[in-house]
Amino acid sequence: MFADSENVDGNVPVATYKEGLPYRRRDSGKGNGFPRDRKIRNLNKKIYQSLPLLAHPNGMIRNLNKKNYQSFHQFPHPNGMQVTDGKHPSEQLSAYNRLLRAGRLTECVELLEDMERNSLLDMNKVYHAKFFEKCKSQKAVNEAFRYTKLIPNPTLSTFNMLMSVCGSSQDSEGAFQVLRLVQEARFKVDCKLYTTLISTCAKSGKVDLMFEVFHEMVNAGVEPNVHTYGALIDGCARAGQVAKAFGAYGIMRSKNVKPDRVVFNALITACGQSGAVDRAFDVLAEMGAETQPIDPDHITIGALIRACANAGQVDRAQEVYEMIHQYNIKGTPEVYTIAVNCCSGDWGFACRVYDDMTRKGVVPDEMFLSVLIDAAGHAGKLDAAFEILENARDQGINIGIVSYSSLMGACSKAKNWQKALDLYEDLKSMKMRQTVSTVNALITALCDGDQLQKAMEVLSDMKGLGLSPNCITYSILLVASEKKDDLDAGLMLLSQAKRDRISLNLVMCRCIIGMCLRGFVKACTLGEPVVSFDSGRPQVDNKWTSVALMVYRDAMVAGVMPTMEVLSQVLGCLHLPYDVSLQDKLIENLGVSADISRCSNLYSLIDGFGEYDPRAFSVVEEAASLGIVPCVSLKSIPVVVDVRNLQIHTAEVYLLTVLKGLKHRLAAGAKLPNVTILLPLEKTQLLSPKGGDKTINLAGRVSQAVAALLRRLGLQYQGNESYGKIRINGLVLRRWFQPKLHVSPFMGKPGDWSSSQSRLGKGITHQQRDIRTGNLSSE
DNA sequence: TTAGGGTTAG
Repeated sequence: MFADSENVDGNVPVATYKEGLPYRRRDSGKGNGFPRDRKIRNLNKKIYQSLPLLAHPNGMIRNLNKKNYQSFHQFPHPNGMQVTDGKHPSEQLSAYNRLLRAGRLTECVELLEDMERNSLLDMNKVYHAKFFEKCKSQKAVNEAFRYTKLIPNPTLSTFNMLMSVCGSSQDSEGAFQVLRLVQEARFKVDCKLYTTLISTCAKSGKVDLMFEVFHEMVNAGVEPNVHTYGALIDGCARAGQVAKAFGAYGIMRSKNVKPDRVVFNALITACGQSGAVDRAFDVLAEMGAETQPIDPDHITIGALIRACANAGQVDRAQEVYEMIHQYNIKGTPEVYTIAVNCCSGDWGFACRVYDDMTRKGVVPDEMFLSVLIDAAGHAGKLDAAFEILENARDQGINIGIVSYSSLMGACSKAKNWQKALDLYEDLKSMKMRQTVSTVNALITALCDGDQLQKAMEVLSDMKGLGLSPNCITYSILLVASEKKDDLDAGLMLLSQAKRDRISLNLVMCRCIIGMCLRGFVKACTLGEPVVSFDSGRPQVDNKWTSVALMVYRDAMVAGVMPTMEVLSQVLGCLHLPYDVSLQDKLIENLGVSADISRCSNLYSLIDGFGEYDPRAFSVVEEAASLGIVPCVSLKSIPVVVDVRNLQIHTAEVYLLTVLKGLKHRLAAGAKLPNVTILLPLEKTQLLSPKGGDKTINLAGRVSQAVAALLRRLGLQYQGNESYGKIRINGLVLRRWFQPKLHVSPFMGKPGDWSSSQSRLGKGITHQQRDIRTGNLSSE
């Protein structure tokens, strides 16, 4: 029963107030890490805004500088033990206040609890609101509950503040826990408490629960006010439920509660979120049409800009931004951040926004700088990006990893790996705690700059920086290794990723399988042995095929849906090489002696028809069951095999799978239908000598491959592949499946089928085990 | 000693 051990204030795990469920800080989430992510930025903002003095649990100082280091040592030990030892309560309370100012909430609570154990605590001497305020800014629900427990006679306002902490932390469970505590203490739940509860549900995305609370409130005879409706509409807005938002607004109007700017702003946000830009402007008009007109504020402007930008109306967003001047709004960094971010393709506009802000004396915060640097990066203005940061630093603005991460992203976008590497070294020497996304941006820059070796060095550096590479790190590196066709590097990355418990994604899977296919094709071309007969049956057996199949399997297990491209590549790795001696060996392996010169179509007897490893069928059948390739009905007349949207290997195996199915139907005594194969066509324009263009159809690569396959198999077809459709006659097919064998006298009489049939029969039994009924053939 | 609103890429 411990709270998140990596709390923002970097403290030791603590027991929770609530029994059973541990409270977790909501802002320490995991992100995808490329090039930055919201959660990390939020976390960083919290860290830099509220906690200038950070100590890591292991005693390392996170935000390293001398001043911080000194102040760290002014504080008592995190375990709080030596604080109480023989010290006067007033001294302990001033220690408490110092800790509170530093935002070290867990230690604050521990100190108070320690005093309580020693019967030295008088909670009347502690200012409650300040503690709850800090809890709100740090989303420290757990500490807030523990603190409340120390108050001997909590009032309704105490619970209101506690509830408010839950609200800011989006902890609806905690909020309902507070409600229970209030009821247990026999207080009457007031409007403020209900409103905060509604707001908590709103922030946690629980719209239905929110309305339940609202109705309960009304039923309990508590009158909702403008704050309550504000929270309600906000909840609808966050959930993108415009209709409900206006519904709540309607109730509010019908109860004669006068809407204020907060309510209108929430309505505009709701419209913007669901793409209803015009309606957002209607709300703006409504604000001005009130008996006492309400001017827009910076939040209105921000919401309107976002509404426009969400709908792709960048020009309109820029017009809205100008309203800042019209209404003489000074604004806060947030609204300027929205403006730059929503129009980040327009570097000139971003610069104007930055100027306006500077002129109005609004100090940019880290988030704004980060977005501005992004915009510079998008515009390819790498020097400008560095300048922005230098200027900010000169102005004494606290710059953290969020902005530096954007700068790294800008280096990466500008494909300037040297600058990226310099920045990385600078960050290391500044002892700036880097994030995975920063390093991912560096690795991207290095890979783009064809510096795979350096990128791999950075990867091995990461662990030393206390960073765990994520799936994006490995994806970037694998893409680079594929670009260089460096399978060894790829396999090394793959095994390292496995060790790091990074599950395969499509990018990683595609890169490895792509390299495997290239390696396999090359080996086939060079005549290297890639097939073994060890199991008695021909099997494509080599390292490339094994790795490709393994990665394909692993990806499926990890829940990755393979694409047609990946499927085709895997099948490519199961393709038997065109090699006369191999073909002879395949026939020989059948164990029938036949006059090959008279009978060229023995391929129908071989598993995989001498073209593919039989495992290819299972792969395609599985792909059909997953909907990656369409299913074929073997019962329709004619059987239609549509390979128009398939790649070469897939098209080939797909067709062979149908043939295999029909072979089994024939063995079961069915009459074979005709088979129609639909082939893709490529149109090309011919200049006719008489003038005017003429469009003709050409057989594409897939069509040619399919036709060539049928010719190799000795299976006759009608029609021409350049018409997009060919046909195999059912009778022809039957004869092909039942070749007349000239069997050697040692094996039986000529024309005697028994031995080869029994062999064939065994083969079929074996194959039938692999077949999933209802997959490819929807019988 | 108490309540409602915003900011980040691909």
